Amino acid sequence: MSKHAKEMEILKEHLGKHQLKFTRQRELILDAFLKQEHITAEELYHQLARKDPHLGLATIYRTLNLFCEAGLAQARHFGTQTQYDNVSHKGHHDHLICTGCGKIVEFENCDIERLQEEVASRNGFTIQTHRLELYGLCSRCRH
Amino acid sequence: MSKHAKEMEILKEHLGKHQLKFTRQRELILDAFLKQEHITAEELYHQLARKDPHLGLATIYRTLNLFCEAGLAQARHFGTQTQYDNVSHKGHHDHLICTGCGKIVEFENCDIERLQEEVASRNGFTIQTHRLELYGLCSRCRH
DNA sequence: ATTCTTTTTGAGACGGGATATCAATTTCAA
DNA sequence: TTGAAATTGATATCCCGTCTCAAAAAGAAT
Repeated sequence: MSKHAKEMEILKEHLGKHQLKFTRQRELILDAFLKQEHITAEELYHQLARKDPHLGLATIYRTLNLFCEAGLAQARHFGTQTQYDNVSHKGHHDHLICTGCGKIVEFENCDIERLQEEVASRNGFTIQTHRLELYGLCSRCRH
Repeated sequence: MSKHAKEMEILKEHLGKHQLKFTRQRELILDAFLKQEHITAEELYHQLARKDPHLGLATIYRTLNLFCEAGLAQARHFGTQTQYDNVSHKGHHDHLICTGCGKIVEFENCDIERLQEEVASRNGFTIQTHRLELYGLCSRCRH
């Protein structure tokens, strides 16, 4: 029994609703993906190459996009690359992004999260996830 | 005299500090860029092609990145493309997005903005702008 | 279990956006 | 005016992500 039983269930439910099939690859990729907080398709590809050298890169991309549709992942575009965030991961973190050099600093702030909840409930929403990116200049680029 | 004198001054100051030169192209591109709220390099390229058919696409990219370093622009990655936002153009709001029906509610929250400033300065950043999106289910979709 | 339809996969081709290259040109301080 | 340093433009190149399509796998029906 996988330790990602809950997420696997979510995936299966999504597959069922859309006439999609549960495959060995999808199971494998989900298992590996859930061990990360966030990862790129390329990184995941190399990680999995050890377990299954024939897993195609295109399949990784397709599957990660599937996870996004199922609500298990969230795509984030950083410069040229795309990061896929593990939505179920507890310590959700946000990003400070330097518009000068592209440097990225991760942070967490409970107060902000709490205020987000307030805003959401005031509007009748139940938050599943969020994205917060602060754009500006880091100390080096400002000078 | 250009009506973008203030921004032109910011650019010149940045150029001076970095041993860069003030060129006809940079002036032309800044003028065109500031007329927009946000634009892609490609769009700007086509706009300017009328005024100066020999302006190269590479120059547009280089110059927009320069503007980012000067704090005049801000790059945002949307899917495959990069949008360059005109930082001097204010009027910011955040979004609550329903993952069920796609409904979008705009909101503003000063407390959150204040906390963002705190986080940024703690990391040596000067915020130009930000993006905050809350994803969840609206009251109707939850049932 | 076997058959049959539908979906998925893998390998590589492909496409678009952005950057790198480099000789010719321009800027600007001396 | 001159010359060193930066910039430009045209294009080659890179890289990420998607598309293509024949072969394989899933899973429903029998």
